[in-house]
Amino acid sequence: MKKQLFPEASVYRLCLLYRLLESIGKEGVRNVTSFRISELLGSSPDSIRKDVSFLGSVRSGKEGYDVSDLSECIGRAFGFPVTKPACVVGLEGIGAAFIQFPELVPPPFQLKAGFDSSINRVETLNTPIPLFPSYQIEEIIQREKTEIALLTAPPGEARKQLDRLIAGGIRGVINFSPVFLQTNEKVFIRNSAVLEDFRILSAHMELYN
Amino acid sequence: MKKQLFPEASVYRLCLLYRLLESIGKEGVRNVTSFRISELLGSSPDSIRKDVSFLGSVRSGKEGYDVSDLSECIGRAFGFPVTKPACVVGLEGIGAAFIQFPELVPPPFQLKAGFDSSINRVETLNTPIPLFPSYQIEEIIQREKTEIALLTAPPGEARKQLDRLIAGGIRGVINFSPVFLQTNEKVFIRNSAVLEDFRILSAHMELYN
DNA sequence: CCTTGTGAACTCGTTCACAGCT
DNA sequence: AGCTGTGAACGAGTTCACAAGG
Repeated sequence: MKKQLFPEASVYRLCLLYRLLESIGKEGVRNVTSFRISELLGSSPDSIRKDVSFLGSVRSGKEGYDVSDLSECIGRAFGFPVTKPACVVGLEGIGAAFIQFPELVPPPFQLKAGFDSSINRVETLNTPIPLFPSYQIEEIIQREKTEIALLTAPPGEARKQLDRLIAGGIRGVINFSPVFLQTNEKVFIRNSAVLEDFRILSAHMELYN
Repeated sequence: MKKQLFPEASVYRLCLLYRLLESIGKEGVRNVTSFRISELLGSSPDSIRKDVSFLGSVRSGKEGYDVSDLSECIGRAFGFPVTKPACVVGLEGIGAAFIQFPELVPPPFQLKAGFDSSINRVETLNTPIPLFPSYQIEEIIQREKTEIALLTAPPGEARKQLDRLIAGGIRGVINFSPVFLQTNEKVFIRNSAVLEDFRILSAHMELYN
């Protein structure tokens, strides 16, 4: 893997910041200080300033950063302006949620297809996005030039579906299945742990009270 | 806040480990080494051993840890054996997903109610969990002794709904809304960023390729 | 003046290396 | 013999403190 330009933690915060800027931009806010950002995002102003400095020069004055310029700089650095076709693999649980509420998936990603190994589920689910049986993964994602997949298949299946995605030329995978996945192919895998949020919160409640 | 017994990062990994142990335990696996765990979870064996050491003494031998004992120790430390009533506030987007697929929410949490400020949505959504208008939050969560809420209300509303939850005596909140929430009341707030996973993955794809 | 930008100090977490169990 | 448990070394990330700029 190539040398890291942005620290991991900065990428994370800048993604949160990007969303924040979209939101306050729509409200008509033009400028925002690192201190104000820290109130809204919960990180220190120092971290925010350091993160922004990785972007290079962002328009700022004594009113703070220029909202639209900062937003553009983040977008440019991270490739957000380019829409990216996406698909969902596994239509139980959280996969079903994403395929039935495609607006959950934020721009620039666009859901193009859903896959499941149960033909019955493929045929009976009623969704705004077309569904296919899993054996068609390779074919369909090549046709749609799909770059990103949400993998929500159960543990036993996850590996097989990942291989199909790789065969079809996927570039990135968000893994919502509870097993850690890795590969030596040139594919980016992000292991998400949404469902763990519940237990992590519970652990905190137990530990500090 | 009380002194921290477990490092933040260890709590996170132990929650992942807990799920892993449930899963391999069902398959009949009795022992697991820190090295094997590291393969399945993607953290180093050293970190895993250090995490486990915070639990106190766990039964282990030259085959590694005893799966069921390790699982019990984590559960005991984090309060997992006790079922906890939960609710969803905000029935658009990810809130709708959770209320329509309550099995997404892992044990020991049990969804008891959903709330939305749109009466229309409350009346028309078809869900396995009872729905109520938001002004009843305080009343219902007191009645159901609800400890945890999933807050998915839009940014402008999130604060108001949080105040209602606090008035009703909520103990923990998972905040899925894109604004950071905090309070000086004795309530645990975990700011989740599932939807940011997409952009974080995209950023990685852009930065290192 | 109130802001950003940034080296330096510090804190937290990870990795290393090996002693101690079973 | 193979594993866990853990102080010590290391590295990443955060906070501090102050210089510089609109």
